[in-house]
Amino acid sequence: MQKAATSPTRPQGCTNLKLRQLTRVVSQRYDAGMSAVGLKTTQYSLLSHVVKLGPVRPADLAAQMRMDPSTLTRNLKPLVDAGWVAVVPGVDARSRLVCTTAAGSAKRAEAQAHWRAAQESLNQTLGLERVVALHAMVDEVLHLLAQPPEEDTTNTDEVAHAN
Amino acid sequence: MQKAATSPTRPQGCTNLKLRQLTRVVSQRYDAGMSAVGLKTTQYSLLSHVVKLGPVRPADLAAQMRMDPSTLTRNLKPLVDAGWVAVVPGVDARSRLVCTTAAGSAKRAEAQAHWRAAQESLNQTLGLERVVALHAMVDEVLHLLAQPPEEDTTNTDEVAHAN
DNA sequence: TTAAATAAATTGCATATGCAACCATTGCAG
DNA sequence: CTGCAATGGTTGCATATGCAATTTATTTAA
Repeated sequence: MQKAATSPTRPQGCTNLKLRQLTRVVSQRYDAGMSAVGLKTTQYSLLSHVVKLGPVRPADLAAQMRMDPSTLTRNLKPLVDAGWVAVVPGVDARSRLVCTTAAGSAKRAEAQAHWRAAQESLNQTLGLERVVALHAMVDEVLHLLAQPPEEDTTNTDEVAHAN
Repeated sequence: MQKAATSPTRPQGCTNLKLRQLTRVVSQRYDAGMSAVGLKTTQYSLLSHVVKLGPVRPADLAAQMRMDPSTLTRNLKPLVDAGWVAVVPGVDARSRLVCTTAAGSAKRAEAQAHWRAAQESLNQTLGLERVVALHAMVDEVLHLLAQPPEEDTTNTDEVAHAN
């Protein structure tokens, strides 16, 4: 037992793998909580963003969520099919606007309680301080890895479907 | 500007969303690096695990990688099709064993350099200390969220396709 | 005003991901 | 030996994800 457990100077293992594993585990927890309202957490996040960002162009929405536009197009489909979100013609004939329906707002409100419960549950398991530290770390890294999407001075912190 | 930038007592925003966003961004970086050898980082990780864990039962492999067995089955398919991995009959008639082929080992060796480069690049961008801290945080949380898969005292740290 | 460049979004292709249901086998009780 | 429970893995279904190529529309240059 000669290898001390002190933090190494060089990272051990693959950063990408670690993150994927963590995301899988965490997503499962959230999804378990949200299943009661028939929403994946990914869908809840997207729906929340649409609610918050009002009628918004797909490209902007995708940028805010840091996902590929093509991914956004497809991820919207289940929400549109369910009648929670509508994609209407935009100013241009080529551009569109994504907005919520009444049913969508209602669904989001209903789901929010479950999201909050999942979040609280995770906070409980991990401890608040650790979660706060994790968030800080993630935010920092995200900031370093990309210029924040359009630095929109209006409501940067409102968007992450506030808790 | 009255809201100080001190760390809040309660986490702001959705832990799951943050992690997914980070994972997407990081995966893209790794994938960009690995594309030169025609491997996704997910595939590299899987191939590496198969190399390291020798002939291994699918369920055990899935547990090690913290992924669903059904996901493993399907993620193996591209590697099998490419001839890098073989799934052979196990002791049981129902169970199997996953192992690498010669081509698989070669491919993994070839890919390793690219993986390393991607990792180094990320370290550069984020700074070593931050990456080390991130790893520590992720490991801690993973540990808290699940009993580590089979606490295999033999080679716990060898497995994460050592850098 | 007509052709070329540019912009916005979507589709084709391939993979990743997990739950629930299923099939095949084996182990065990009677 | 028969039948049922447990084990091990895979398929059905649905979604998530992104790159490259495509389609449609606008803008700009000639």
